[in-house]
Amino acid sequence: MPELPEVETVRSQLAGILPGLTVHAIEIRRAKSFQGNPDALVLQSVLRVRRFSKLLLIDFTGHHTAAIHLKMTGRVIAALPDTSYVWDVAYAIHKHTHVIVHFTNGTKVYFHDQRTFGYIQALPTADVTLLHYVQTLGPEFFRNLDQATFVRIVQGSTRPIKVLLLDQQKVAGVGNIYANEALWIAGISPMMRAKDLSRAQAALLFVSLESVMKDAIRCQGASSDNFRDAFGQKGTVQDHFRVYGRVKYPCLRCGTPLQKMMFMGRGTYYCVVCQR
DNA sequence: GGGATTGTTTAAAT
DNA sequence: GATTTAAACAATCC
Repeated sequence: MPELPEVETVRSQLAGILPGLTVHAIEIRRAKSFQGNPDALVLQSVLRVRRFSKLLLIDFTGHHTAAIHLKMTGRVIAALPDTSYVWDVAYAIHKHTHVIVHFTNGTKVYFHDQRTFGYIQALPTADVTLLHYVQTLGPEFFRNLDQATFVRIVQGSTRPIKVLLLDQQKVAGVGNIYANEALWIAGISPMMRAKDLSRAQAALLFVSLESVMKDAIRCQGASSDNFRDAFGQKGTVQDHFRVYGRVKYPCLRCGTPLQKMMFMGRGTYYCVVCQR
């Protein structure tokens, strides 16, 4: 679920509450969900919360960092001290809560992951850029990817445009939801060969991707299924989906019933009329 | 029971 | 080398 906008939502929320807090203990309930040495973070304080594409990074004193990838169903939920949210207790005892970070002031951060593809990794801050995921990341939306570069990348690939968008090594940050949405906005078929897009189409697609992801950040992410923000709340992007999950509903532009197909192993929603 | 699910990596096939 | 496909990670939902 979590694509760039969802991870950014969590990042900005954590950035508002974690800096300055000191780790008291790290409770690991499922060993495979935590990689590296948790002791490297204990008694260390949060310096800042960063993000590389979909990878969340919490930097600590002591030159160590917690790198968190949510993959399909990961959640990072923060429970502030002296509050008794219903979901606080629920997460504390939930069977899919795999790691709990206890801070000295009573704040707790739950790492919850139903499908367990996600992970937290403790590593030296200097080694973050050496991570395979970071090393192979292509230029990233809102960070170091401009329109001209995007157009050049698109025109250099013979693969279907939707496949290219989902390849994090080519362009970083887009996932299946926002690929579907932006292609509809730009009126481009997901199956079209990337290099067959005109310069104008590629430019329009870039603008559409940035627009749809910027809106998504404003709406705190898409919670069509599993995603929750750092305070356990749903985002609202799913209320404004143009195509994702809307199979058989009328296209908002032309009224034609939207179609769904499996394309390169991913659910693909589109309008056969608007997206030639 | 079968098939699908927002991500990524790896291996094998083409 | 580029690309495609499948499988793997595993749980849940419809």
